[in-house]
Amino acid sequence: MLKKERHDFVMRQINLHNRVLTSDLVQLLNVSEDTIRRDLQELSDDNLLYKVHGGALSKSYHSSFDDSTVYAKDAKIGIAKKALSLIKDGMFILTGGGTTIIEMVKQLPENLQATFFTISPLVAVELAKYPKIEVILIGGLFSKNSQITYGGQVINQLSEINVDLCLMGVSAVHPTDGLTDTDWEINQLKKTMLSSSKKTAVLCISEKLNITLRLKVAALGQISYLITELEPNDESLKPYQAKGLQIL
Amino acid sequence: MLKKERHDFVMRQINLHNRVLTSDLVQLLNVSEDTIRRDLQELSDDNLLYKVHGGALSKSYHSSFDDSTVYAKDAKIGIAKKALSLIKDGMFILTGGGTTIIEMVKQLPENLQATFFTISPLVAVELAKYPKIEVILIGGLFSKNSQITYGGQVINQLSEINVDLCLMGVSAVHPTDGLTDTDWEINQLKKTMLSSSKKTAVLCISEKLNITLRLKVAALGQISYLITELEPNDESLKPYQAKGLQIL
DNA sequence: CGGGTATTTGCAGGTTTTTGCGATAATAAT
DNA sequence: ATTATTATCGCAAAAACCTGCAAATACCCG
Repeated sequence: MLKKERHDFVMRQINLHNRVLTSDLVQLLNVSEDTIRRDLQELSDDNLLYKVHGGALSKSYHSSFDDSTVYAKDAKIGIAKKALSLIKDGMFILTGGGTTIIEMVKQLPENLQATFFTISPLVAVELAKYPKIEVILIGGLFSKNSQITYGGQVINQLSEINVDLCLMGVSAVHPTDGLTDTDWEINQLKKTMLSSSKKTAVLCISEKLNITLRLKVAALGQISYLITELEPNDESLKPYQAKGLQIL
Repeated sequence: MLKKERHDFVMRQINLHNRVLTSDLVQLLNVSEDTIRRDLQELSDDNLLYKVHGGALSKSYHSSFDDSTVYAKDAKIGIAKKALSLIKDGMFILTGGGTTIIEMVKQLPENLQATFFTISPLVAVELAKYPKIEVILIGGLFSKNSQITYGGQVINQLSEINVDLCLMGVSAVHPTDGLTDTDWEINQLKKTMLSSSKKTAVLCISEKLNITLRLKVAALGQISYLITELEPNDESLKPYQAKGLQIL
């Protein structure tokens, strides 16, 4: 591989992941550490990246990350990290949209080999950054509010698949009322997602606990895992644990 | 072998593989390294390729989708502005992916009322910002390279629609060979897109003119508009105009 | 046709670039 | 404080490059 090609590769990685590890590059590009270090040094000299111990960071990383407006971002990152433990090589996974899911995708292990179905274009774009992940984007009407596809066509396609795990965010969870939501279409969608997967993990920040909305999505018995930013032994999670949910 | 033949050979290799090694060329063309180097030097002087230590790279090959590093961004914005004139209220429009299309979407009139079908998640997300535009994202396998959906499912869905206008980028255009490409799947996709729309506009920067690749996508007669960053009366566009294409 | 000119090509040589290795220093982790 | 990881430096071999030169070929024009 030509030096310029390596440089391009590194810059692509940096632009995609905002970071890059020396050790990863050694593996991916099949050259010695010294070569990678010299590459990073040169790119750094050209002001294209920010070299640090262990690898390099994107120049724009800090600015673009700091002024992010994601609500309760830290909590969501915590949730995301817990969700990772459910994901193993070779799995077929279905995901919804939402910032929590996107945070999770950003933290997947670099070499995860898996097949993802998703109704979120943003999730698809993030997933596409992983070399060994196959991505299938379920198409249909595109919702401006939730930035996911929905409608009959999506439901049709979802009903044809059967995956190991479904990861979804929710609007409300309640110990006896289960999952509830306010939008009819999204509701139908989530029902279908549930029935298309062997196990389901619900990702939600604690403020959505113990709330009931108008439309019923599913009973707690239909889901397997509940992932919040709280400690698993937190008092407010006890009622859910009693219902048989596994708390992460 | 004549020098011009070698040059053509090199350029074909470059267009095909986006790269070429000096050592490979020595073997393939049976000439000395010096000759190859001189060839590459001359082609580089003519701005046809990008010479590097060990070989040469394609000029246009920058597959990064990061906003800040879009290749030839100004030209693409110019193309985008011209394409706008084809779009009217109430239309049903099908778009492909690519940075040029995204630039165009960013410049749509704020209150445009239209229905867009697209195979590009990034285009869908951009389109969703317009209140009066309805967006249908065609789903299927997601291509990491081109950031679009493709494959049988996409083709099936495309074959069910019939829109007023199709906007697509291309890899190569030639006055007699028409549109050509290198990837089989993308090829099938583009053919289907063409047959799903009454009129088709091809968006391409001028350096893709007069190039022929391996796989035929369509004859010039199948498309309606050709949009480049050049003035419509530019000399290099004459052959296309002669074929009946409307130049913007 | 023939002599002069220009182009092309390969070679010899010396120069530069690239790369990996070993030894040593710096930095993070425990 | 000790250990493990990561960086740095100098070096040497290999590869790629450049320059000038000369032979071969093609070209031009009287």
